[in-house]
Amino acid sequence: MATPEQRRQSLTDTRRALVLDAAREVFQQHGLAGANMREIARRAGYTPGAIYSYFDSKELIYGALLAESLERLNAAVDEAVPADSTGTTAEPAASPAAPPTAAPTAAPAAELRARSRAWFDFFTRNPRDLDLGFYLVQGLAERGLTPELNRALNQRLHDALAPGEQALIALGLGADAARFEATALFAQGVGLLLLRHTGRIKLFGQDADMLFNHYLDGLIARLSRG
Amino acid sequence: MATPEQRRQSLTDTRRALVLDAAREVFQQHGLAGANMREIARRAGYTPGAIYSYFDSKELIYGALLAESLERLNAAVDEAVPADSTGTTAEPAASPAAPPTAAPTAAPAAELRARSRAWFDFFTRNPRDLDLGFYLVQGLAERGLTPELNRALNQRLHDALAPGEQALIALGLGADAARFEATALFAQGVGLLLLRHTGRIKLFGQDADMLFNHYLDGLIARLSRG
Amino acid sequence: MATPEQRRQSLTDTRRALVLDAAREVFQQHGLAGANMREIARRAGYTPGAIYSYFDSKELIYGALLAESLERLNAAVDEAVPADSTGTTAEPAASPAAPPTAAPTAAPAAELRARSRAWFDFFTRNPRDLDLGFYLVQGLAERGLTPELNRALNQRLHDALAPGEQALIALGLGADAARFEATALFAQGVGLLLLRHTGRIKLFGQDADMLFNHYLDGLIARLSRG
Amino acid sequence: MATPEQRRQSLTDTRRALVLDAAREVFQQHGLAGANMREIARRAGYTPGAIYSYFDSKELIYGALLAESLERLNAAVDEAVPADSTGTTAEPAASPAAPPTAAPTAAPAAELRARSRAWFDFFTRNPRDLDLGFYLVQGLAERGLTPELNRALNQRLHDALAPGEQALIALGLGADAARFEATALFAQGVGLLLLRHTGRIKLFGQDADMLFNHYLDGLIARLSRG
DNA sequence: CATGAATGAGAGTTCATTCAT
DNA sequence: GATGAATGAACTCTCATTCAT
Repeated sequence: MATPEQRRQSLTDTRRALVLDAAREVFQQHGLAGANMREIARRAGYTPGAIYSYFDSKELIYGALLAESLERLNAAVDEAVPADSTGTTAEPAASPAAPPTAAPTAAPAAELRARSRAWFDFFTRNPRDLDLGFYLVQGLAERGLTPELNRALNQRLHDALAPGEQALIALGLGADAARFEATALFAQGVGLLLLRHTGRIKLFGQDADMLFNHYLDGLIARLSRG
Repeated sequence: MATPEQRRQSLTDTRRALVLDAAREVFQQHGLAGANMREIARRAGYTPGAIYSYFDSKELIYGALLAESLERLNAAVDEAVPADSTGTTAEPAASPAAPPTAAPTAAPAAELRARSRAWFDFFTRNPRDLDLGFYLVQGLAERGLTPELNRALNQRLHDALAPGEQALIALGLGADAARFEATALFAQGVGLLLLRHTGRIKLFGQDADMLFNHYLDGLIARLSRG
Repeated sequence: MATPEQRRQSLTDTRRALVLDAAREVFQQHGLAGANMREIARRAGYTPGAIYSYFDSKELIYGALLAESLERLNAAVDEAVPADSTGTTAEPAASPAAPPTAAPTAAPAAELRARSRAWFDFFTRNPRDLDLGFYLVQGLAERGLTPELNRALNQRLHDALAPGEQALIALGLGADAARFEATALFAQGVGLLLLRHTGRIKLFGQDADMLFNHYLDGLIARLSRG
Repeated sequence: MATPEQRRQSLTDTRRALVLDAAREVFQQHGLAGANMREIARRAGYTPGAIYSYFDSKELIYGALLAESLERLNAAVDEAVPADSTGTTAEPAASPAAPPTAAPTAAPAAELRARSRAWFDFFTRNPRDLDLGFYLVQGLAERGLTPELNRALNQRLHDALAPGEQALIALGLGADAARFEATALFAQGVGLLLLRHTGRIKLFGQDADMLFNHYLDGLIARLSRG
């Protein structure tokens, strides 16, 4: 049974999500520079003033957008299942209530591969989320976001990389070494994503996916050797 | 002997450089979004209109800023000399006419290390140049910059990485493989620079320099082995 | 009964008209070159930005001004009734819903005279509308106005001259000849209006009204003769 | 023998003419709105500041342009020779020293036709001079031009129409009637030129030249009849 | 005379945000 | 909560004109 208070809150949440959806659309179509409150409001079916019932400023919208982006990123990583896994069927995507992390883990190498490709592919499919993740936060951290929100966002980014780190440990690395390699791997991916996103990778006639796979292969080979 | 015409031109160049200096300062303090013509003018000791004697638009200022940044990047790479080089003394920085590339090349591995650290350190010292190099150009290429200028800028970025690529060839790689590894190395560096620049690397308790060195060590070890 | 929506719309229309009034005043006092958005806003009791809620650009304001001017021109022509008409009293100006064209037509000659003097007098009373009608449109057609709006405006100018053309037909001319004479008459009127508006007519010690009447007399005499 | 003073004056006049030429070009290409001092200076081979040695303001340049336009107009009218004139060959245009007005006058009707078509055709060939003549002066008379200059300009416009007026007298009209008809004729021409210049004449599917000729024919017929 | 850098005022336009309704 | 008109400050850019050289 929902109290009137709860019902009201849920309604507010729904509308807030509506605004966020609109903001995401606008942002995806027009980019950071081209997005503006009027357009976000229009797309959400609201007037400009109404937006401020849900978000105190434009920057907080972007903060929320980023938070939500990180949730989707984590979902993508959580749902990632090794391709060459055993007979365990993939969990249906429709049941996010049952966290995939509870599933029996695949071979560590396949696990590392799958989890890493998950975030890499997520940003490949959603380049605007890359913008959000890296461009926006710099400026926001200074003025727009509260320290708590900033910390929470960082935590969720960290979460998205944790499964890969766990797999590295399962592959025999110590905690520090695993953290070290996970960071290096993340840097490699981020660099490749950026080079592709900015069109710079064409300059070198290379393919970001291939390079990322190659890095993964090398890493796994190194670990199984040593 | 300078003709009056030359004297005038030199004066103009100086003032243009003044504007560019101001623009760089503003950009460094306020970032891309916060920079504006009034502020650039104020900082340069001009009224807003005066700026347009030197640059036809705001975007062209950024284009010039980027061009100049790439020149400094190339200079840094060109001047890079292997630390563990033989007795050859470093060329004085004041003689850019004698390109360091003419000097007897050090051991390829040291050469690769020096050239790579050169651009990595350049961006470490000048993080805003990283912004310029990767973020800015996207928007500029669409409207503000001429295709020729865009191409020239890309070329200069490419130039900065060429010495490293040459060293990879000297280490025994074929042209294609060298290009492949050079790109991967660049991606690694860019990723690390970005993670540091956005403060994300603290999240993992890692040090960008150490990670970059480690990547280089691994690369060199791999090449000398295979 | 007005719905809230209608009430709001009516309010918006009123305010839009307010801006248009202000624009007309500014334009009348300062002419085309001297008019600017800040002054229009000031005169309308708004801040500059507010104007853009009602008109997307300065040129569209002028377009609206012109459209409205042409409506007033047409109203003036429609209301024109032959002075030496029969006992039918002039319709009250307040009933534009009952178009005067439905009224029993006077003698064609009187009709021609009345309709022609109507537009001539309109521009005599409103010389700035002459500027709008002839000078402004050139520049607007190039950039500011949409082709459709331009066409609509032309149509309304044409409408204002149609009654005179009809009277010419009633006077015995064929369609082509009527069009020809209507154009010549319009040119005569426009020329006189301009000579007066620019003060050039004083140069010749002549009176524009007298000349226009004389032209009309000559035309009618010619037609009744032939 | 020219005194140094005269030589200097002549040099100044030459350079002044150079500026005026440049201004005319710019004005013809870009119109009133698009013309600016920098461009005029550039085209004259000067820097902006230098222009002010010859003209105290931009508006005075336009005043001079208008004066010069009126001279060309008068020259065109003076050189006009009846097409159906007797055996007298047309004076070579290259000898402006021998004023065509000294030539034996043709039949008055042909004279009227030739002189009238002269100014009509002049503005047909030089539509920008029409702009100058009618648009510019309004604003200039208020602020930019001295009353003396304004009076002189008016006189020259008057001069251009005088031959036509004389022909009307030769056709039997009294001084007042001639002045009356000359003004009406000028109004007709001006109206047609404007309708053509603004593209409005297309609206009526008419041809300005044909209408002007028709008016002339009618006028002459009327005079020879009465 | 000529330079050309610089001014200073102003142009049109945009937009996050506020607030009376 | 929602409206949407309005603010106010900012934006980039233009240009006639001035003046030290």
